[in-house]
Amino acid sequence: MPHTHPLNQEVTLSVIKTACSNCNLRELCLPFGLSLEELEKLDDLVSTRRRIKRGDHLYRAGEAFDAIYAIRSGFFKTDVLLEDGRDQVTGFQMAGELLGLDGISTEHHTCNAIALEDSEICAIPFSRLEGLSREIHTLQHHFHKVMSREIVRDHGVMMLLGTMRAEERLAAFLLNLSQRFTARGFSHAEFYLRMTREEIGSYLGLKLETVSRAFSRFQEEGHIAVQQKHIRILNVNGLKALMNHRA
Amino acid sequence: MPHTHPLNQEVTLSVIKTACSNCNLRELCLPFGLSLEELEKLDDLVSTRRRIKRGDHLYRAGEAFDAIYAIRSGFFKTDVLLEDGRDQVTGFQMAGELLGLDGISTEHHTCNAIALEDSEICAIPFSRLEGLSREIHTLQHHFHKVMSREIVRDHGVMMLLGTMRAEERLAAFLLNLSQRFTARGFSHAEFYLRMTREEIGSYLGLKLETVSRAFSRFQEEGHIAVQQKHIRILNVNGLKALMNHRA
DNA sequence: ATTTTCGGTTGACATGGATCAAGCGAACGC
DNA sequence: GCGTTCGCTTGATCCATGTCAACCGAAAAT
Repeated sequence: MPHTHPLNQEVTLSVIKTACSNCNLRELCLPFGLSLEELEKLDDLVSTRRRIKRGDHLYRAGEAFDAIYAIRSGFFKTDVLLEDGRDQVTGFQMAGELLGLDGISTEHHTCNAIALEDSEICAIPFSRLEGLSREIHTLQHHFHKVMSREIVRDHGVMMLLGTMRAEERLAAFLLNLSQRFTARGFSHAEFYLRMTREEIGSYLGLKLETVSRAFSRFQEEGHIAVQQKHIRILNVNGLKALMNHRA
Repeated sequence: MPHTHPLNQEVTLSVIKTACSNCNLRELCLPFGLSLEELEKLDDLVSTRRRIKRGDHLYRAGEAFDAIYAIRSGFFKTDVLLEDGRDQVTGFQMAGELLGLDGISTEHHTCNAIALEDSEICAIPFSRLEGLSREIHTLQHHFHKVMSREIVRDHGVMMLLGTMRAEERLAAFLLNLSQRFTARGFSHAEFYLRMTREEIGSYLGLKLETVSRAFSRFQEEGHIAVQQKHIRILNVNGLKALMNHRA
């Protein structure tokens, strides 16, 4: 039962042979630290790449879980929907990051993963990953680190939501994006936001108007230049100072 | 009340031989689903139990990580301290739950774990756990589920902090505690809070005054009876209704 | 037993961010 | 190319929660 997915259109869903061993994200992604020989075993496992168009779901809350996904290119958000209609964005994910870890617990996905731009993902059948990580110690350990890192990241968001004010949250958000873009070889000072003000607000526990106002304020004060989704960071230290503003 | 705790240890840190195989928490804890034979192997690994007195740290942020901890009895909080002095409680943990998963990522603990009452923990050397879980498929899978569950839990807290108002947060908190006490065989309707209003507030992103007022309000409306740390839930459905109050 | 400290409650007031509302430019469908 | 929609900005006002302060009882210290 390698990979049965309910979607039927071959337009949005094309399957391509891919290989971790020549993926330039391998040092950011699951293959980190593996030997060539080990990489080849991982290649067997990560055999399907899929394209997800902007706006499409990679998976939905409630669906059966059988694979985790590595983002090969593109940009995603995950969100959780409450019965009463409220929802919250729980994260934004970019190339090299893993999606779907939340599904291991109940064997069902607990959130929706939606592409914010046309993207490509590698599907990693989870039980085969467990099998391989029983064989390859390095892979096992790295996978544990990735899961743990997700927990630490979540604690950071809790911190942000629990103790920071609007401008601090947004400053932290921008600095975090900047740092992740840098790690992927992009400019640390200039990038396009893939998400709307409303999605940023949802993630940060703020309303879109508040996000917009904070952007404007940052611009007035010369910390950044904003034009719609185009962001230039003019004063990193200014933003950092904003973050640690209060005692 | 079913809950009594041993108050008079003369040593804060004593080491006792223990065994998962006759621990009554085994179905809530790491041993879940293991055969007798497998349990014995786990026993070899989980060889040290430690007492932690109320107020003492199990570990501190920054310390080297080499083990995770299962709570055998007692109650803990974890908190994160920011450079500027702000801190936030990131969780409350009770018997059968694991502490320290955040440390795997960087090999250093990223938060403080503090006992809220005299407690006993089992130390589980992490590299040996990885070793054993390469051998025992069931253990490996269960451990992955536990980590994933932690991620899901954190998403729930993010939801709470990002979208809920004060009374909704507190209602969710009480229902969550009640449910976890129930799972451990205690009353679902009556329990003692181990933490202060300030700690609850920190966890829920509220000030202690707001927590106190919400408790009073719940009492006025007949949902609960509060007297200091003693809580009785009089109307579970009332609390549930409070949680889904807004669209 | 007395004093001190700590945690909790309650009231009065302040404020950051939500809400409501209007308008505008960019992107998109036709 | 034109109209519609969507995302964004900005202003005015409101309100939930924070802040400040007083007080109280329980527990701890002396």
